[in-house]
Amino acid sequence: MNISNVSKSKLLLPLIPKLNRALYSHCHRRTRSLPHHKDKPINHNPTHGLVPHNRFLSLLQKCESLPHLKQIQAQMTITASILNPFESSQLINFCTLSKSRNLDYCVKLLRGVDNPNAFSWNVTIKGFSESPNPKDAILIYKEMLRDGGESRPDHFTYPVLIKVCADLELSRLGLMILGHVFKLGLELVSHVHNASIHMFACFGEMENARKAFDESPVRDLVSWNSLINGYKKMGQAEKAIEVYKMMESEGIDADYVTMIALVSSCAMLGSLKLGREFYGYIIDNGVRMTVPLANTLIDMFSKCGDVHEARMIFDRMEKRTIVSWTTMISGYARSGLLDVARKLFDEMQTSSTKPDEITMIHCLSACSQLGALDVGVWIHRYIEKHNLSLNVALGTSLIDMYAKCGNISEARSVFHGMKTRNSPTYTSIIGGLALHGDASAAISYFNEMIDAGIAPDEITFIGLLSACCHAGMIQAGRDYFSQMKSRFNLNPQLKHYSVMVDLLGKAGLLEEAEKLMETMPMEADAAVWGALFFGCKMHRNVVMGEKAAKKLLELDPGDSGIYVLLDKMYGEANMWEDAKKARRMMNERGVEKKTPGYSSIKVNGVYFEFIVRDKSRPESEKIYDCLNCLGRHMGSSVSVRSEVPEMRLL
DNA sequence: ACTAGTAAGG
Repeated sequence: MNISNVSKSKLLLPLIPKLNRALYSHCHRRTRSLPHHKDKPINHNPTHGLVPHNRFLSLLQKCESLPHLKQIQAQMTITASILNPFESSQLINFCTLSKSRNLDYCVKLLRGVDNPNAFSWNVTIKGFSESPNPKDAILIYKEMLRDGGESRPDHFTYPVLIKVCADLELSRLGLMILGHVFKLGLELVSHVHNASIHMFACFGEMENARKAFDESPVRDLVSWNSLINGYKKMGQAEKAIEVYKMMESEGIDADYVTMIALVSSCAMLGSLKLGREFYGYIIDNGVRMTVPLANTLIDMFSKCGDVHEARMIFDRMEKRTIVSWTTMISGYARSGLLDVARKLFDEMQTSSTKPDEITMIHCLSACSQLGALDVGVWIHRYIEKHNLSLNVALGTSLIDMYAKCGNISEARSVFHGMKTRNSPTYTSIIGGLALHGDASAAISYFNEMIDAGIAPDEITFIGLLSACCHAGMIQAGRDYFSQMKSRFNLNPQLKHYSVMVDLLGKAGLLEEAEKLMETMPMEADAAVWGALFFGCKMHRNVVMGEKAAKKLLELDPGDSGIYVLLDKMYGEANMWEDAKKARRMMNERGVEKKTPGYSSIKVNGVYFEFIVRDKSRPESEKIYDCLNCLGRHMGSSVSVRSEVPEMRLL
């Protein structure tokens, strides 16, 4: 609701202090004529008045509608009990209760009664904080500061306000409110502290969250949970688990909120072992199995590769929400069990839960990862048939699915059919075009995006730069890379460096690639060194290649790809002894050759590289699919090879 | 009366 509208209608208030008083004196005159009230003034004593005051509280508890509420209000007005800030606060409190919440009327009451107490303000603020526009809570708070009279904000006010700032990521306002906390000397209140930990975590400022935690006078379960969840939210799963160990050593028992954070951290780490440990803890200690906790467990088990365990938890659930269904379905889909996912989806139709947009987004995402175009198309039809709203997020998922499953023209047509497009929408079409080697189209969509005033982000540039990389557009790549910081104020991340090193390395500009790596503000990862190594191998720079390979082996000695590539590099440079040595090293270390995540085929002398998304299917089958696909497009004879490609056209 | 919490996308 809009607060300013309410103040405009203030004249129409059913309740203004003057009116209250007029009604009061009117009733007072009449009641005074009643003999048994003669000598006793009508006041806030519950035993006096037409209706005993404490009856209002029980009436309020039974109240079910606004008209009913107004009747009680009228009674309170007649008996003058409404003039008592405590009595009126009960009325206001009722208006904010979730079941019968009417915030418009709540504000009318708040502004209409005499001297609303801090409780009245607090419950109104709380009510707005849970409304569709939580920011209105801040407006009420400002009004409280201005018109609150003797009612000052207290330790119940601030946790709610801080949470609003946290959830809306209003960092400046949040700091301002913390300033107020200090001014009023409420900084030692544990709820305020806990809310601050949560707030800093939401801003991504974990150092400050940690500071708030360390400085907290009391560390209760909520403090620990806020910190652990903060690290988890920032993707620092190890750190979350580390903090839990500390919590454990201080003798504090985890509850289901703690477990949600920890189990979800395991999902992020892909650690089935750790996930099972926490599941065991939950069972052994009788941690309350709430629906969100069960959902988190289903997600963890299916992401860590144990869909059967996930399904067992799903089956045991007494109550399932849309999240449970969606998590289970996408769990199957992600595991490549598309038929089971589809079956569960059909079963879901018979339950009371209906798939929503987010369900479809999940299913599409699974299709993108698996390259399952047919299922993706089926989902597209389903969306159209059931009139699900094709919002930006869903449209973007469709674009992504079509692009990653190889139908870029359909991706483009979905893009053009969308009413509103945001940054991810442009990012996915640009990334899709990059994947299909259409650099000029990718660049023209990028220009369109800038013209439309939509800000690109780091991921947009990954698409843009990789488009340049695939097309060998060296200068354009350099320009966009430097524009990231200078024009768009985006800091290049590891991934951007690895694309640039890939671009420069493939062009044989190995010194430039090495120089770029020296300017990196972070430690180069395996992708960056791998890109350099690949360039070195391609351009027969054995010295630099050895250096890169050494680094790569330090990072992951079990990566068979490095030995294979070393073997090839030496072989192509006619250094047969060294090639043999590389192979021997691999055998000695017991490194097993893994199925590569890519396949390549040679068409009329040109190598095409495929990123293989479905790792559960045999290599031969995937290559066969690729061949069919290419054959349809090109009608040419193809030859297959399963090794590192020389060129990257697709 | 206030504070912590589940599914996704580039």
